[in-house]
Amino acid sequence: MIAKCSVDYAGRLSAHLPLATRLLMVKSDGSLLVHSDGGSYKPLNWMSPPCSLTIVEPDQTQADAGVTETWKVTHAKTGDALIVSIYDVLHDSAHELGIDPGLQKDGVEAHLQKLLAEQIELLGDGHTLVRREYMTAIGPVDILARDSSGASVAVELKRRGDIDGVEQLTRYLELMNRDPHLAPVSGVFAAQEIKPQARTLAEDRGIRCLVLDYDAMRGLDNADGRLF
Amino acid sequence: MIAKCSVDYAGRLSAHLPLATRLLMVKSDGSLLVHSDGGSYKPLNWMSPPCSLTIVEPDQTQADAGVTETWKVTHAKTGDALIVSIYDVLHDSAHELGIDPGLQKDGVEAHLQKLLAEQIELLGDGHTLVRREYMTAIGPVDILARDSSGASVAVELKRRGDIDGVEQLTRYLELMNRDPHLAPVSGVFAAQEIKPQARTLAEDRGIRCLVLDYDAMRGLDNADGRLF
DNA sequence: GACTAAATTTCGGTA
DNA sequence: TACCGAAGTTTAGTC
Repeated sequence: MIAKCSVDYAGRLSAHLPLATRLLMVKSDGSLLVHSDGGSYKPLNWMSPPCSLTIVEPDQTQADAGVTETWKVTHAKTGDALIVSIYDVLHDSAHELGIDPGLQKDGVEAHLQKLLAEQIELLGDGHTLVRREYMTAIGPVDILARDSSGASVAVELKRRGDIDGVEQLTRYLELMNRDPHLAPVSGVFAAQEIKPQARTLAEDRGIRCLVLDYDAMRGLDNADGRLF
Repeated sequence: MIAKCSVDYAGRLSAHLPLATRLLMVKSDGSLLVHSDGGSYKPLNWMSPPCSLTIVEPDQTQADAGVTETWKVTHAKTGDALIVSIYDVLHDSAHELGIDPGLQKDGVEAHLQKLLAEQIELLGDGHTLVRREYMTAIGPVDILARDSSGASVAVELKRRGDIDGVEQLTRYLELMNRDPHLAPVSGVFAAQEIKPQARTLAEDRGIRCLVLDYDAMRGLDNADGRLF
């Protein structure tokens, strides 16, 4: 709905929106968004679910001021209240959208893996890629490579390098080092950020740590242009 | 606009929205919001200004898949790109809203002042309110009160108690202590949080510091019910 | 203008 | 389910 309205909010703070033309969006869960024609994605004012909307007739004072209807949106738990005084409706339409399949964020780890595979020399001079998602009996190793001497290198990739990532790589390394075709296999724990505990554990087990500069890798790859 | 669409984003991360019916909102600054019929105020996907939207004809592959038009929204500075493939338009309308007067957050300081005026005994036993916004030649003192002995107490209220708040109160106190009807006037610096530097300066000048518990004061006042 | 800290944050993960 | 931390965070205030 597009309408001339003023809005009052009382909850964690008090706020007021003077009379102006705005977009009002009522979602199927009863939540309400009040948007202006600019700014970022954040609404000027809103009420999050769970909440309920009731339409009340304006009293005489409001009616004299030009209010045609009033929406009262109250939060089910906190008692926060949003009151929309509607003066003029410029547009009104309703649609059933159905549930949304949701957002798929391929983004970070998958993208890091792709970038590192393309820039495998980040592991060290003379390194070559064997393959991504190298399958083992207990799961896929993110990247398998060879160093300049031809020895196998297993890489575990994480956005944030934590202890369990080191444990995971350790399990892979144990298994792979039992395979005569692969052994000896060394390990590299690569992440945008490596926690001190994880680094200590990794180095104690002879696993090399590699901090990746995602922005620099993206810059080299010029990933932005991929959609065009 | 309400439309069946799929959306791809490439920027700081990559993300994909499968085909579904959603609400597309284009603001006057060219920014785009993709909303589902639920969740919070955050869109499923979006592009923040400054950005520009161009409509391109779908290529043959896309057209065969049912795409009627494609929107390409690119961020002016970062190069982030959002691509909306539109399959079916269920609703389309456009409106000029004009600039918005913006949100007034009366909330915190004004609300604190009201609450403290109502709960003036927080200043100490036997305190009574003289008035809020007590005018002086150099501006209004937030709260003027009297202590149990009848002496004047000037209160400066801040959300975050910083040094300039102490300076402000000091100026008021100097002026008021020259007025024989008021003198002697003592000072109270009240805030939700008082910075150590500000506390040191205030106490050095004989100004008492008072940390206010906003939530507790609201609870006593039951402010939520005020709109009803 | 750059930087810092809060937000009616929201959102995802893990314990 | 509650708590903790990141976010394509956004936004307001300060240096």
